[in-house]
Amino acid sequence: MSGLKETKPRRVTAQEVAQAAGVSRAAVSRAFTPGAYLSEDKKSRILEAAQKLGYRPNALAAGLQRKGRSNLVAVVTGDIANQFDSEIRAKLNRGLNRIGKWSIVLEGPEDMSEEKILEVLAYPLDALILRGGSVSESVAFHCSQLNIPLIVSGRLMPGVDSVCCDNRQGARIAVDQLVASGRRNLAYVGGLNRLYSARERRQGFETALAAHGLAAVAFAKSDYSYAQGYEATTKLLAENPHVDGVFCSNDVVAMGALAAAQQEHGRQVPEDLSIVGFDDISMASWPDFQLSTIKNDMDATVEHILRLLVERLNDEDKVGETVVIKPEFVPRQTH
Amino acid sequence: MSGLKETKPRRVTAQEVAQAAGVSRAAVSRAFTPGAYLSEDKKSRILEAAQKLGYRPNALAAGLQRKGRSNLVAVVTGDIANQFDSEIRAKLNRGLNRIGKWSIVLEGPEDMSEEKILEVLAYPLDALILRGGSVSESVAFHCSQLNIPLIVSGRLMPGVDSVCCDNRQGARIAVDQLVASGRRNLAYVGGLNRLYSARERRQGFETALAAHGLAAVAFAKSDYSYAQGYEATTKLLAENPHVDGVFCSNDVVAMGALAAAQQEHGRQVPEDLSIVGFDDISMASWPDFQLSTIKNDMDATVEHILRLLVERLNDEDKVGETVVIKPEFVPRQTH
DNA sequence: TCGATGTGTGAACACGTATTCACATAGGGG
DNA sequence: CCCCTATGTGAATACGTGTTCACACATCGA
Repeated sequence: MSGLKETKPRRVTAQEVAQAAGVSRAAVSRAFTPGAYLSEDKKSRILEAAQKLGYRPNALAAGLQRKGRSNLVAVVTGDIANQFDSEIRAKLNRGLNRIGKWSIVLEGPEDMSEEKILEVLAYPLDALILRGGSVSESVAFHCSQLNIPLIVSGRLMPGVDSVCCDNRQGARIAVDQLVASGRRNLAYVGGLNRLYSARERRQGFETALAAHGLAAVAFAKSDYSYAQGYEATTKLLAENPHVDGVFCSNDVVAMGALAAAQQEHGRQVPEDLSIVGFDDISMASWPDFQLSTIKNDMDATVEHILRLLVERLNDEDKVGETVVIKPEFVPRQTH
Repeated sequence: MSGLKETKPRRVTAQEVAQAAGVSRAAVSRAFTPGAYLSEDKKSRILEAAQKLGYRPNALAAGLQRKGRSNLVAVVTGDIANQFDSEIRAKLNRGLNRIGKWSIVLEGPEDMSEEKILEVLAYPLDALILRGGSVSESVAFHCSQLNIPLIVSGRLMPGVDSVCCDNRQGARIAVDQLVASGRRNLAYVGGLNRLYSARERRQGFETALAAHGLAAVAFAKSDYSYAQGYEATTKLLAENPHVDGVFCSNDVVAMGALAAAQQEHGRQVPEDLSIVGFDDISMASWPDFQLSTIKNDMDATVEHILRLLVERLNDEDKVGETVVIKPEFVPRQTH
């Protein structure tokens, strides 16, 4: 009978704090703005009232201001199955937090249609970071239309801030290492063809082989996963028993290849067969694997992404910069 | 000389679309609101103009409305070193996207001071999800003060929506399995004591042993990482050579233990020594490990978290619910 | 004393949207 | 013709904040 329908309890607002402290609403705002004119006693009185009421400035409303920033950054990345993506995303996340940004994480790829990416552009993001290379160019178009800075990593996009490992040189280093120790019958276990990195590494592999006057014995495909690395290598070695060196498109595939070579074919690694991966994820150094690999420097990549982001926020009209990360060989027990 | 200082280009606004289409600003808003009164031709004219100008409703401004939601959910989780946290966070992320929410990811713990968590409460979040159990109760207090729904997983919090595996029963199942196959000299390699799950698993281990009239031979500590699992087990077996079964606080630790047992002590697993992990992360089924473990059902956990979230958003005053996930034994090659 | 400078303060506005309100128009039944 | 309902529509408002504007007041140098 009595009107029980109550309104949803709202968040405490600056107006209420002002009322409680007996000051104007503007004063409350100033109390939370460093460097604003406000007498010391009034400020402490306001902060005390805010504390008591549990007030906290609403970041959404603040982000709506003329020169306000939302401090939100969307990070689009690949699947968890790819340990490298997972590790670098975590590092990037911490870095963003360190500079006062919050990351909205979109990870796919199966559920990550391009449409889903465009949906997140409804938020006035400080930036969109594309990690990994399977998304189309139209995302870049919509970003520029909405004045949302775009930073790409894992591939190069002309005119756009990009940070990317030199995949071809990485492949060349791997081939040089393999050839230098006498391997002549080399095979490649690749990744998904739609991925920029997988394509580049394959091309670098072929080019480097040709420079030595060699040709690849075989190519196998995978999806950058352990399971398919295992399966592909099992088949590869069955059909090409004379292969003495395998270059894998990433570390997880290389781990699958290692297990397949040892367990399915009884091969001795590295005496009998060399295996080289790509990325140098943290698991590569585990005693189980001791994987020789090409280091794809995550810390340097994250560092440069953050630098480009900060510089872009300071200068909207800066010309797009491209950063190439140099890969290097990490010798362990599989070569 | 000529005033070159241009204003920062803004995002296209509904006002500009209205002007371009020759309608009122309200009409533009209605064009993007399903079920609002708007003639068909006017709607299509507006959508066309919006398309041309690259307009997209600003989610921040929309979230500021009286009954609006930000559709932002903060997810606080543990370190990447913990594969389980990493995998379940990814699944949770996809689930949230599926129901139209965006996740702001905070992952620690080293950089993840409690203060940092409180900072993100500046946003009017639809909910805060705490995954993993190292954060204090004061976060819950601030959430309730700000009317931000809280969902906890990985630990139980009275009166708060919680989803958690029955860690003690999981440990009991592991002990029962080990004892049933004749193991009598059991040891435990634990995790960080500040983690709820690690404490519960240890207590479950002791209780279950006592129920069999046994006592633990030894306890070793780790930080839930592979490296410390390896190191702790190396030392453990050196000091207690008669140990014939090791229960590990999680799978990554168990993998470290497995490598240590085989490589440092030449033990045959499982003939000579049984090893049981906890969580059943995806790597546990890799041929390298074939780890026998206790399944900590991620899909069920995520499912329940999402359900609790939806129900909470529909009914602010619903009483806090607790969901306990049943663990089960997954036999593989290490026991 | 006067003007200039520096400090403190509240009123007002802008940000971009969804929604309410008031009003128009049209159509149908009496 | 009039009343009533259904359907469109624009003006106005609320959302919560940071910041500008105008003004008051005190201090200081001349």
